Formats: sequence, structure tokens, C-alpha cells
Amino acid sequence: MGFSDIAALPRDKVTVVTIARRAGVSSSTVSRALNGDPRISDGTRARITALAVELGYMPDALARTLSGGRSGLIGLVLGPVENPFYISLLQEIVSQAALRGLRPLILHLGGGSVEDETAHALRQYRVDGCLVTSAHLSSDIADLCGQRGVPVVMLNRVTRLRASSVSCDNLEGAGEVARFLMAEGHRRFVLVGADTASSTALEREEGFRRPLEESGFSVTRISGGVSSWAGGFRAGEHIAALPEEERPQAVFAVSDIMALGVMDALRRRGIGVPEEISVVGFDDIAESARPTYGLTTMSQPVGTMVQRGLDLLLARIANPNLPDEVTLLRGKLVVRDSTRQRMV
Amino acid sequence: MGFSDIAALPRDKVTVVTIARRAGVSSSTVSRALNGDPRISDGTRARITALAVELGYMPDALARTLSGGRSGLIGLVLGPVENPFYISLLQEIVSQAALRGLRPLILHLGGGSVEDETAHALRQYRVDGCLVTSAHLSSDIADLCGQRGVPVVMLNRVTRLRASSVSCDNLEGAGEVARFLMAEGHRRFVLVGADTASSTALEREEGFRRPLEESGFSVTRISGGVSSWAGGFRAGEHIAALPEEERPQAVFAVSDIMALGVMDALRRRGIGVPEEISVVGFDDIAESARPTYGLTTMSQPVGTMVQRGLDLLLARIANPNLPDEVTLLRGKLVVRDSTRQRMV
DNA sequence: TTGAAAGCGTTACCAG
DNA sequence: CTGGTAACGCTTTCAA
Repeated sequence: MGFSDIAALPRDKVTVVTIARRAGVSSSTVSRALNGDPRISDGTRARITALAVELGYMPDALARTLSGGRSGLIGLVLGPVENPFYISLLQEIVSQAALRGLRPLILHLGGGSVEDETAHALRQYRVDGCLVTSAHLSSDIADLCGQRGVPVVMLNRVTRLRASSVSCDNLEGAGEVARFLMAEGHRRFVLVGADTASSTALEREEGFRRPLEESGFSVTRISGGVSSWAGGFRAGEHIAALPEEERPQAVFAVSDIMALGVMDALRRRGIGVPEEISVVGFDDIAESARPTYGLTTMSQPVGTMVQRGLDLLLARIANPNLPDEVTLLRGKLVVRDSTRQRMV
Repeated sequence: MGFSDIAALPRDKVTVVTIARRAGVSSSTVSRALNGDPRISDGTRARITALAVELGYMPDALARTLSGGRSGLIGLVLGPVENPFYISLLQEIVSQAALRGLRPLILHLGGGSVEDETAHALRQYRVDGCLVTSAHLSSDIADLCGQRGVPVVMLNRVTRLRASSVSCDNLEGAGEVARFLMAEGHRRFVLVGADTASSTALEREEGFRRPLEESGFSVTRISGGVSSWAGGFRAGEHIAALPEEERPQAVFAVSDIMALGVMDALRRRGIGVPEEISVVGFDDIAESARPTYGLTTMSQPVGTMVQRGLDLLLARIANPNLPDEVTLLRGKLVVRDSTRQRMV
């Protein structure tokens, strides 16, 4: 006994029975005491709690789940992570989920379509709920979850399917961008979109177009193909190749990552941003704030988005019968150096 | 019966007993049949399998774990995701893990230190093993896992602790960069590092320095503070501010993300890259390949890294007594446009 | 206020 | 080849 290295040895697993025996009570009592059941005497509870701490007891989440409880697991479906916006969403989700005692189980990540694997995991692990941040594969997942009675909340995506959602008010946000550009004296506009039509991108296009056309301006749409830096770059080259008289004074790209591509392409072709062309994005990813870009953009309230998303999810986990709810959050225009007032 | 929407209703959960009853056998038999136990007659197995498919049976991973099996969960500890390199690691991990039937449970993400939350999850969910891709918080995790007998594999990090690891041969890789630069005729070198000393960064510094000093060149070290674009940018501004005669011909940054910052800073100050100064990085993140950067860099074999990492992990999950193993992978020098041959 | 026992879904051991 | 039974660790009636 004098020389045993107790702490280092993997002692037998400490369970409710271990504690029960040492405390001279039943395992039910231990469970109740530890879970704050009000009908346990203060004395017993104190004794049990102390013992639990002393023995380093840690409840087994799996056993707990099996016996009818919640798993504490939330399934995560992440969109194309090449776009840093999804990474900031991920960061926020992970830290906020931890605060609420939830563990994110990655079900899917990236642009590809949802495979069987994902469906399996969803069922096998009894996730309490699902957070979906993808613009594309959301419908499949929603169906899957709907069938299993697993609540789903979409982030950065609205849907008509059985699911709640939290997203930025894309329509209004893009509209604000348009009005800002008009107010700054711009008269010729280009809208940079992508081919893969996500609801998010579509709304932003629509939101940007409307006020402009209502004011009698026409908007030229250019697609970069994919929604990425490369897509934006391609669109930018296209713009740079336009004859002088068709060249826009302002470009709005439906995502920051594309906007950065546009900026890079224009500057590479010797076109000054913002001197000759103003560029605006949407999202406010970290790169946009770099001094080399200084991109003017509609900033999404990522923190609040995730917070509201988890609120909705937890509420539906507690009560699966709550009706679906759609939350729209207002973005904030961040004016940096990629835009400039034009002489009228 | 004629009008019931069977598929949409959440039918009772299908378990082994459901199948057992319908097949007129015991649940043990069902379990064995479904798990490919060789002592089950072909007839029975066929019948059971068919039934399982028909009823849409899906084994419950939690129950399975509880009864002594593996959870199929691997804990994930991710480093500072602001660095895109960690994202590509994440992507690779998620897809390769899925292929092997493993689910990544996010334990921690980001630069911060490991909180209690992480430790809890580690124990509560019976993760089979842990993958750690962080340069900093690896020791804590390793300790934690060591105590619980959970195998750990470090990615992009070597360690003297109880854990196996897979990483790029940083020493050799950085050495190759140095030799390449000398061969291209560079004579004055700057090494850009960060204050937070990760083993990875340290090895790269050492690897870069050694061959240079052996050849009689001196290397000036500049720290950008943090290992990020901003850190690199600061270092770059520092370099740009150097008096003409002290200005280096080549700069090596210990990570691509820093190298990009350096490039941006230099160019912003009107210093041509590669015309006046060559810049080289390490990692080969996606951004480095953008035409606007074209960064010459030591490319890390991310795919192989993750593959070997999972190999090591699975082997140790199967047999916890295997000794720790350190795998070094050779990087590949990718020469792009940020470097140029100097006249001698 | 507490205890005994059943059950969650699976696998594993021991019989037959 | 197959069936019974115990066990995994916890929660939750039902009794006392």
C-alpha cells in the first residue's frame, strides 16, 4: 500500500452502484440525489455528492440515453467548408453547444450530397436534434429527421420543409446594399451570383435587384459558376473584359468569398477597387477585414444566429410538438475601403 | 387499413426482439445472424436478414456500446481553425472516418485551452479513440486519455507523451526549402516564426536554419507574434521597414497562412514578390494556389496523414497494448511563382 | 424519504 | 446450430 500509484491506475469504473454500496443506500437513491430529485433528504444528498466527487464519478451518457433519456448529442450537417463563413458558424456552434451541455456529432461536412452513412448515424446514435447549415442538402436531412421525429433547425437557410430555421434577412440585407450603393452615387451595377441556386443566394440576388430596378436602374447578372473564390475570380475577369462603356461602377457578390475573388481579379487586371469599381459582399468573413481587402459587406450576426438556433432546437427537443418557426435576423452593413462615393 | 400512411408514422422501434419474434427465433440468433457469426445456418440468416431489411432495422449504437462493444465514436480535438490547414485536416478526417464506420465527436475546437467540458465528454461518451490535431493543447488531452485507457493519435504534432503521432517531416521539409533557396542563388535569409512555440513550428525553424548556417549563411529571425495571416502581415511590414542593405532575398515562414501575410505586406509596401524577395511557406493550403499568390511551399500530404493516423488509431483500439508509434511523412516541395532565381 | 425491480437494446457466455 | 440468461449503467415506476 505504501507504494501504489493509485491515481495512475485505471481503477474500476465508478458507477451508481459503487457509490450506492459505499454510502449504504440503493442505486436509485444515488441516481435521484445526483439528479437533484427534491425528495432526497439533505443529509443523504450531501453524503452521496461528496462520495461522487471523491470517487470521481462521471455518469455514463450512453447508459443514460438507453434508459430513456436524451443523448446530449446533436447532429451537425455542415455546408461547403471552403467558405470560411461556415467555419465561423462551426466555431460558434461548438462553443455555444458546449455551454449548454450538448456535443456536436458531425454527420456530414462539405458540398457533396448526403450519403447513407449520414442517415445511419442519425438513427444509430439517437441524436436529440439536428443543426443543418448547408444551403443544398438540407431537404434530404429534414426528411430523414422528420421521419424519426428528430427536430431540425436550419442555419443560414430558409425552408418550407418540416424544420425551423434561423437566417439573416437576406432580402432586406441585399436591399440595403443596393440602396447604399445608389446613395453613394453609383449608376451601373453588376450582380455576381453562382449557378448552384441556394435559397440564400437567390434571396440576396432578388433583394439586390428589386430596389435598383424600382429606381430605374438595370442590373447585369454574371455567374462565376461556383460559389467560391475561384468563382468570384472568374466573374471578376469577365467584368474586367467588358468594354469600357459597359463597365459597372459597383459590383455586388452574393457572398464575401466570391467578392474577394472579384476584387482580386479586377485589381489583377489593373482596375482599381474602389477607385474605378466598388465591390460589396455579404457575410463578413474574417478575410474581408484584412487591410489588403477591406471589403464593404453585409455582416451576418453569427453569434446570435447560433444562439437563436440552439434555443429553437432545445425547445423542440423538450417539446417535439412545437410548430416550426422561422427567425430572420437583421444584418449590419459594414463599410470599409472597397467602396467609394461616385461623382454624380 | 386502406388509408393509413404507414411510412410517415413513426412506427414502434424495430429491435432485435421485433425481428426475433417475427422470425420465430431468439434474439441472440438475430444478433449473431446480423453480425455475420459463422455458426448460423444459411437459411436462418437469409430469413433474418430479409426481415431486418423489410422492417427497416437499424442497430442501436448506444445499446451496443453499453453491452461492451465499441462506440464507433472518435473524439476530435481541433487546433486553431483560423488556419485553413486545420480545415483540410478536418475534411479529410470526416470523410475517411465515415468510410471506416467511425463518427467524429467534436471535443474541442480552436486555440483556447481544454476545458472541463472536453474531459467530461471524453469520459461520458466512451469514445473509442482520440484524434488530436492541435499543436498546443495536446498534452492535456493525452493525459486525460491515457488515464482512461483511450488511445490517442496526434496529427501534425510529435510528442513524447503516451500517444502515437503522424506528422510531416518538418525538419527535413524545411531543410529542403533552405537548400532549394540556396540553389536558386539566394544569399540573405529571413525566417518568420511565431511566439507560441509549437513543436511543429520549432522543427521547421530548426530545419530551415541548420543547412543555411552549415553553409555559412546567417538567418535573421522575425516573429509575427501569432501564427496567423495577421502575424505574417506584421512580420512582413517589419521586413519592409528594414534598411535596404539588410533586406533579405528570401523569406521562409513556418506556415502558409503566415507566408501569405508576409507576401501581402511586402507587396503593399511596393516590394515585389518574387522580383525583389522570394517567399516560401509550409503546408500548402488552398489559398496558396490562388493565382494572386502562387506561393511556393512545402506541401503536406494531408490525405496520407489522416489515413495513417486512422490506421494507427484503429490498430490501438483493437489492441490497446500496442506501443506508441511515430510516423513521419515526407512533404513535397511545390514551386510556384513566389520564388525566383537570383543572379549570383 | 427510500428500496426493489423492471426495462432500455445489444452482445456474450454457457448450455443444449 | 440455436436458445436462455446475464450483464452493461442508468432511470423510473411501484411499493413501502
